[in-house]
Amino acid sequence: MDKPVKIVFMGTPEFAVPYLRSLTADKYFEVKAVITQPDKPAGRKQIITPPPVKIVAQENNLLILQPEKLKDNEEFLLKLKEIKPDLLVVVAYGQIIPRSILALAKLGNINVHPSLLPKYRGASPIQNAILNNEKSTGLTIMLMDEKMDHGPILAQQEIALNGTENNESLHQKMSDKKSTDFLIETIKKFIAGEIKPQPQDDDKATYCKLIKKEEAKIDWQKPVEIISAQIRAFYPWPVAWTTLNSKRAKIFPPVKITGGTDEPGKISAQDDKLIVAGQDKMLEILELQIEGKNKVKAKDFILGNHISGQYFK
RNA sequence: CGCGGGGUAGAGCAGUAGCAGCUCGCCAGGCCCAUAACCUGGAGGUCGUGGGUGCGAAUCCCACCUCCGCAA
Repeated sequence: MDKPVKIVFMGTPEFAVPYLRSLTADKYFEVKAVITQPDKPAGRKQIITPPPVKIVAQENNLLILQPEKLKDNEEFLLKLKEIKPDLLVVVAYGQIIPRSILALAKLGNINVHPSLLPKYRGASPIQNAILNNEKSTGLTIMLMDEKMDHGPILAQQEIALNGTENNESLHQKMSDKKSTDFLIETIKKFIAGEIKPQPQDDDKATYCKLIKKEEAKIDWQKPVEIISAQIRAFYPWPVAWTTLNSKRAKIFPPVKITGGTDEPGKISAQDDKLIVAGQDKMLEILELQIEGKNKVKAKDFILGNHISGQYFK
């Protein structure tokens, strides 16, 4: 390659940041523009906050575009055309990308999706792989077409799960050095013509929707494996919760599954340990937070509250 | 002006006008083959900050700082 490959990068959350960093660090590429979601109000005070990708793009003095919408946005489309990108790389952008934009890049449009497609197409592949207690999941690098997570696959990398991962740790794992290297190597091989894109088997496709907060309420009538999966899948957002004396109690990972049974939801403080019964076994909680209070370790919680024999509902 | 709950010993909490407490931890000593067990004693607090009311304020009033739950 005599000239660097001109890339337009689209991405928004923390997950996309390592990918952007690795692309900007590689001389083979030149990131001509970063497209990310507009700054949005966040937190209790609703302070306008830039997305993580924007912050990193600013640090690297990259051109940043934050269109409200992509569809029928002539002004935005013109700017992209001026750039004449060779490649569009999309990592967790957060919006459907219309055909008019997919038509721009000369070499193609590449997407990183954190599941082994065609399984878990859609918005929350990592959470759902954990929720369903999958034995493994992975990363897929694919070419985009106009259907969601539907395009032909360039390469996949499997990641084994052992039942202790939470949403945050898996996100980190899927954007670590190995993962970003995987993207870069795949792009290079693809441009060199060494990869033949493989169409997905649509019959095997499964879909996952955006996580809703209601799904994070714990039902103690369920088996503890399911409750444990919920607690891990919903950390750090929206965080699995239950109630104690009509107050909301967030339950944080990790939790330990232990033997024995009791009435579902019943709490017992055994020494320093906070044990709650599920449908079939017991769950040891290590960290929790009552509304209005800070997060505390189970041991500290037991000391200040005599709760043995009460129920989570 | 979105709604709401907190800030008290190193930790977690109780105390809502009248001597600042509980559990754990910590220090010293005792018991014991021994211990995270048990017994005895001890240290450790400007009760978030500033002002106000009262004979008297952790407690009531006002302002501010700060942490957090909901909502978005």
